[in-house]
Amino acid sequence: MEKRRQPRRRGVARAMAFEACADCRVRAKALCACLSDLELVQLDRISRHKHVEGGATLMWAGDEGVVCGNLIAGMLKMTAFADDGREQIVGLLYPGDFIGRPQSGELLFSIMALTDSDLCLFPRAAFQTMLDDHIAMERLLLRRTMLALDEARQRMLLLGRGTAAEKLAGFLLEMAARFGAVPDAEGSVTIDLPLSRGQIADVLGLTIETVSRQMTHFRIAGLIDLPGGRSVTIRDRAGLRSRAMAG
Amino acid sequence: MEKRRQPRRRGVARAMAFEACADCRVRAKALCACLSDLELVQLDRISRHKHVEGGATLMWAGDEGVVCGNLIAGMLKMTAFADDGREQIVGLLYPGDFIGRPQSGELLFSIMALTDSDLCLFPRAAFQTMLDDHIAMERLLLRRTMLALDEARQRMLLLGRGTAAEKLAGFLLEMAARFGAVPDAEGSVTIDLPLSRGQIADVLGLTIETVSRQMTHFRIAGLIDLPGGRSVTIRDRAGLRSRAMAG
DNA sequence: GCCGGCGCTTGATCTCGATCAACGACAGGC
DNA sequence: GCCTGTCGTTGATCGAGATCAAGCGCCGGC
Repeated sequence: MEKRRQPRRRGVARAMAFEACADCRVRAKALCACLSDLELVQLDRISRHKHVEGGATLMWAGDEGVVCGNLIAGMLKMTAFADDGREQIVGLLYPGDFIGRPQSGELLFSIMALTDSDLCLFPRAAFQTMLDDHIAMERLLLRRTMLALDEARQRMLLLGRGTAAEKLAGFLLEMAARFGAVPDAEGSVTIDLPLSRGQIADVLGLTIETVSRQMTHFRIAGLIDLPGGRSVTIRDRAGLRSRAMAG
Repeated sequence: MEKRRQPRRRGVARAMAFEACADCRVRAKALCACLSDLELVQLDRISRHKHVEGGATLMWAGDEGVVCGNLIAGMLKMTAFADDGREQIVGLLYPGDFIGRPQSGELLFSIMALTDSDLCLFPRAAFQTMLDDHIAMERLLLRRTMLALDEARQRMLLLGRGTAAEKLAGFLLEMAARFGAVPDAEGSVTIDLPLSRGQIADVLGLTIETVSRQMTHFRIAGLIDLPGGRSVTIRDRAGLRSRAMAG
């Protein structure tokens, strides 16, 4: 019903590419969850949809962050770089997650699409105004930021003190939880990882080779199967859990 | 000269135990910075001062977080534990920093005093109400939480990808920046670390021995002096910086 | 079909930091 | 004074994971 209000960069076809806010796929998960349908219209007015292909970089560390927004579909990574090229993925973003700093400034981390992704972006200043007018949304953003902080700190324990096996086991369980398909007859779950081995290594603070070897170890131990490509079948979730770090 | 003003927990003396909010030592740095003198009175009404000795634990991971507040003086650490006892310090808290989660729930990290510390605590629910009524304070809290998140992520790069030397050099520079006394005639700065070698190791994801050895290396390289105790004199800040990770 | 490139795996070796162990410096108790 | 415990330093050795190197499977281009 709000179709005509859809942001459009060119052509009518694009108007069909995304649902209106009211039937947005992440309506219930994103920040917007706390807005009434009426308020949504207001938000809609300043929003702009964007599609990025897997591999494309959305924002570069060092740039001025002029937009923020919600991830609607797909998966993004946030990466910190050392000046000699070493990198560490400091966060993974899933549909419904909020992106950017409404309040300020220079970006510290680059954001890149792991898979084809759809975003709903707002000019920073306009969104800040929106937050000012909708305390509930600001409150929700605060709560989420605190959750993200807790998560980051939990990951510091893993990065600082975890073994390679613990890191990978934890990662696989997280992926399984995120993409949890229904288990098959034997209780196995197959997931198609959106990350390459190198990217997994960058999440876990390991090297490609170590990730690959640990995968093999888990396979030989009967915990997982590696049917090919980036697929992983989790055959023994309890076994994996016992190898993950219990924080 | 302020000896008599030492904290006490009940009775009339308590009113005298700490300065009034208006001349609080962290008045300009803490969350309260955004409140008017009038609003401060309101906040004062729900606040409770507390003194903790160095080494004491303020909150345990797993507990219900029933208070939050500001650190007035001293230094605290936040620690994440693995169930087998491994630990990782996930954050250091300085005067003016905010402690706790106004919104919710079970604490994920333990908070322990590194030095004798003074706090200004609020019952969680009352503080939440206060936030509701003072949007500016909530906004400031949001901004700070985001800064803390950026900091945590930056530290993930160091933990995941940094060498022992990079970790320690970065740590010493951070300490120097925090406790930056005026340089002496030769441009050296001496700081008295509030952390033991073991605690430094827990911040950096290293062992005591590695921290100690790196200290010795830096000393032999002429970057620092170790006059004894927990003192460190930084003789060559540029040299240290060149060994720290440039993010 | 063949070729070239990329991502993944596997093997061999190396190295940094962990681990194990001993010892010295210092503080508190008595 | 002596004993004991804690903290920090240093040395010897070990080992997990990094690094170096080779090869395989797969896909797209032509």
